[in-house]
Amino acid sequence: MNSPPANFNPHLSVDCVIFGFDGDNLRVLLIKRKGRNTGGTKAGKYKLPGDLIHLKEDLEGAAKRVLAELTGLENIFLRQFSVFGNPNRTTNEEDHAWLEESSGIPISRVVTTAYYSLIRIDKSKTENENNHHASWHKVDELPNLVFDHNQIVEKGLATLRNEIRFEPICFELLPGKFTIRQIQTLYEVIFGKELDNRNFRKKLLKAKYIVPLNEKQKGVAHKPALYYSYNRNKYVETREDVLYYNF
Amino acid sequence: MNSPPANFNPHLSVDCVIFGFDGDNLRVLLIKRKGRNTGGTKAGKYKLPGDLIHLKEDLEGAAKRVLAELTGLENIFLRQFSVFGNPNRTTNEEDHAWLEESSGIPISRVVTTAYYSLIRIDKSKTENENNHHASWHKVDELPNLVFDHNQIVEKGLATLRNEIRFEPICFELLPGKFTIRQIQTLYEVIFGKELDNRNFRKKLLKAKYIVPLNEKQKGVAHKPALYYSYNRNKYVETREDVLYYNF
DNA sequence: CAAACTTAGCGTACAATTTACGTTAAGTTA
DNA sequence: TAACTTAACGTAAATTGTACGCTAAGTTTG
Repeated sequence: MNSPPANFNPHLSVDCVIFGFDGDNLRVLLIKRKGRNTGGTKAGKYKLPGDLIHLKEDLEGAAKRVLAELTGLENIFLRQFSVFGNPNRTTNEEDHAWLEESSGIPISRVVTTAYYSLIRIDKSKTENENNHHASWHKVDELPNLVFDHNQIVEKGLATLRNEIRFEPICFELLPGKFTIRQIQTLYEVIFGKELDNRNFRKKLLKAKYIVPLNEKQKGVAHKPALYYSYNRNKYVETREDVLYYNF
Repeated sequence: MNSPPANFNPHLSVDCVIFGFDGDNLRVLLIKRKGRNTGGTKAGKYKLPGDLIHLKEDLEGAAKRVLAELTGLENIFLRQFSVFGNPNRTTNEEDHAWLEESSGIPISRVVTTAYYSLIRIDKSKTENENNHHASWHKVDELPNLVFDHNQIVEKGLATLRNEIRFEPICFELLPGKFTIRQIQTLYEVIFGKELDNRNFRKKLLKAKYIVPLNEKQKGVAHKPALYYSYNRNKYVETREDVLYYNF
């Protein structure tokens, strides 16, 4: 942060839709806008974490930089999903003024590359140990965001919904040890649909990379569930790519 | 084409991976590079169709413009699939020189938004009626392309392979009337795998949007196949989104 | 301390789909 | 006319999905 303006490419940015799961809701990490150097006179509106790109910086590198600055985490699940480059996307007057003020450069059209990211809410240091004014918002109760950021979240969510169906990325959102029910709840909130727990469990436990631990839940007001963990190596080994297709 | 340099944003471009199916092979439309105004001194290497973006132009609009100029077609299947923005992607000396020569502007890093497109080879006017030096190349026998264009094709192909599994986009590559065998062959070349024709047919004909015509093949040295056509409306109507997922 | 409550976790019957084939049909070519 | 080739229909077995019933193991309540 706080690099001289000349280091930035005024046409290119990255924005990150950072998803987290608090056990009940899917949430998105938003920050309160403020000026890069000044603290910002137009602070107040929420936006996605993002930044202009350094002149010699890789796009994914820029996204990683934004994530690291915000959460303190280095190895986060991160995937590019779209580009937003409509010439009018930054023409809202207030938004545009903020852009030029915070970057210190005159700016015309900004094309932003959007990434989505999955993190375990408990592991990130957001809201406690940094001063970015970051906060987690329920994905279905988002405030109005700057620019086209609501649209970006929407498309990021659609992408997540799609990709989680065939890739074991749910574990990126869950703690290292988890119960079957936690996975099911996660799927239910992402799909917006209740699933039968008996059939869900049956389907899930066929996967050999979800390994039972010797530990149970404690202090819950019902039969305690067994904890499981995800074994990435076993996933890669046992992965059989059968060719599904449908008309 | 031939617009003054100042109309272009020197940081942004689009590139199109245009797929076509000739009945036996999946092919990609490539053009021989030449200078924008001069005819080009460094012509010779193949590249994807693409261009810098006009200052006030939408990304998708730019892709459509490139496609229209090349093929003469307006309503083509077109889908954004990735951005390539590595700062080194245009640093190859020869490539970079061509870029600056053909655009007439000094250029540092170009971020390109990649689209893939599906067209019916017979319908496009390429190779015959234009002077773009465009030609169809088998997707598995591509020459070395400029910049990172081989990589772009690779990712575009991976995207097609993935998306064709659950969306009826194969019809974009086939003529208006087609046989079941043609669809199967298309799937086989895209997946790189032979499929059982009896089971393929069974699965396919469950879809009510593939409607039989009253016409058969003629002049083939075997039992002539019935022609079918694709009914987009019926697809939309009968589309039931069951929630598939897998671990 | 027993009954009520809640979620975990196993099982079962039936339906639907996939997989692996056999077989006949309808043309052209030799 | 026989051989050849792909179209098109069919069938049996295996696998997977769907819709449930039921018991287990804790905590909370009265």
